[in-house]
Amino acid sequence: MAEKADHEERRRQIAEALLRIADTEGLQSASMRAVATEAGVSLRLVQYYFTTKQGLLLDALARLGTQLQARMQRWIGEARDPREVVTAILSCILPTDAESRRITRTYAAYYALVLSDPEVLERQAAQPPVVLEGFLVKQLRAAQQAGGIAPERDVEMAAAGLLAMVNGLGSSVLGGQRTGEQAQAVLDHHLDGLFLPPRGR
Amino acid sequence: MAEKADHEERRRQIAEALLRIADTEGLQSASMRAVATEAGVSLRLVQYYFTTKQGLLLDALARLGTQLQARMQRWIGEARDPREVVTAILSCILPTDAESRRITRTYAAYYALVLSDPEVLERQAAQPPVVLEGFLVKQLRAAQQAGGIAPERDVEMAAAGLLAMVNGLGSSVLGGQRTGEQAQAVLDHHLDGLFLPPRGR
DNA sequence: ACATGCATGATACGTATGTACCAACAGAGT
DNA sequence: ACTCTGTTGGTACATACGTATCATGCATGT
Repeated sequence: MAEKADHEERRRQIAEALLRIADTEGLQSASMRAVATEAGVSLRLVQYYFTTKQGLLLDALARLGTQLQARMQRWIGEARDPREVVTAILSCILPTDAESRRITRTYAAYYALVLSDPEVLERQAAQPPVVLEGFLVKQLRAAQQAGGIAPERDVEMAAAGLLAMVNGLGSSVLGGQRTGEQAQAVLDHHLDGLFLPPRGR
Repeated sequence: MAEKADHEERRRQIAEALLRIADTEGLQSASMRAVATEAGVSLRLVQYYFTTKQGLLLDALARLGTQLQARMQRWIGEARDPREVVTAILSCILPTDAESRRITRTYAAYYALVLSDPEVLERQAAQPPVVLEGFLVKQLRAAQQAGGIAPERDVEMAAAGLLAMVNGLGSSVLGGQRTGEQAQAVLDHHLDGLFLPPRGR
């Protein structure tokens, strides 16, 4: 059979074209034709690899989730102690560099879609943003048992609050109310309040 | 001249029809015709009162801001001490009752639009969500001077963090990860950490 | 060498949308 | 009483979109 082009590679190329448009102009500008042009292929090709638009949107969203996950693991990999792991988890979501700005903006573009389309909402249930909280709780608990966090602290509440805060800080950066550095400062300030100072002994 | 119908009332009627659609089906479903049908008027009327769609969108967004402001003042009015004022400011944004769910969802529907359209973003600069932070800082400072918050606390950082947290909590409720009550519990927990316990003397 | 089937291209179709245009009506000022 | 201006209705138009259809090429298995 004729396997001229790598299927998965093509799909990636097209899906990333959509993500690029969603990032820069929003999802409402991401028509099939616009995606095709952005990807440098014909409209028919987009249709061929993704029969329907919803399929393309969902596939691209899944890829975005993978990208975020990869970034997070990269950041976590550089952490040396539990506190740095927690800081990495939270900071890597903040739009402070080009990659995180792109990811955050693109997620924001999907936000309205996810809210209005129940089906997309379901498929999103297993995505990083949702699973993340449990993971963060585990890390906080580890830090607590290592003595980095006061034992009476409720780490589940802390995790929920921090994650929501990071989410909200990201929105404010995207909205132009704050710079990424300012958002980072706010986050660091709250992490200072959560973690105990290292024992000077 | 022929002033048969109250202009402002008509505009309100149409704008609120748009907000209703934005709430329930998202802004992408809010076509001029859909708004007209929802408002029970003809398409021509919508065009007459709002020449362009952008005008309608902007007007409705401004009204939404006014509604949120009114709700907040109502909530603040019931507060009896500085802590209750702060709690009111933050809690009234959380999607815990029908009205706040509606407002939050509708704002969420506008979110993508605001991000992708720089012009809308500018006009939003003087809106409640932006002005709010300064107001919250003032309230926190007042509470601090009244002895309700430890003097060494950085209230600006606290205000930024809390507002972002409430924003993020709202998103998680809308996304179905949490109930409104759970979000409220997370907020209350963090306010407990910020405010000093009342002096039992 | 050739037929098979995947891959790609060009184009058509039906629909929905924002906006514009033309017509009709009603009350107020004179 | 009449006109004039603000108001409302119906409808048309150009465009953009998602999807479907028809057609062509090209590599590969035999």
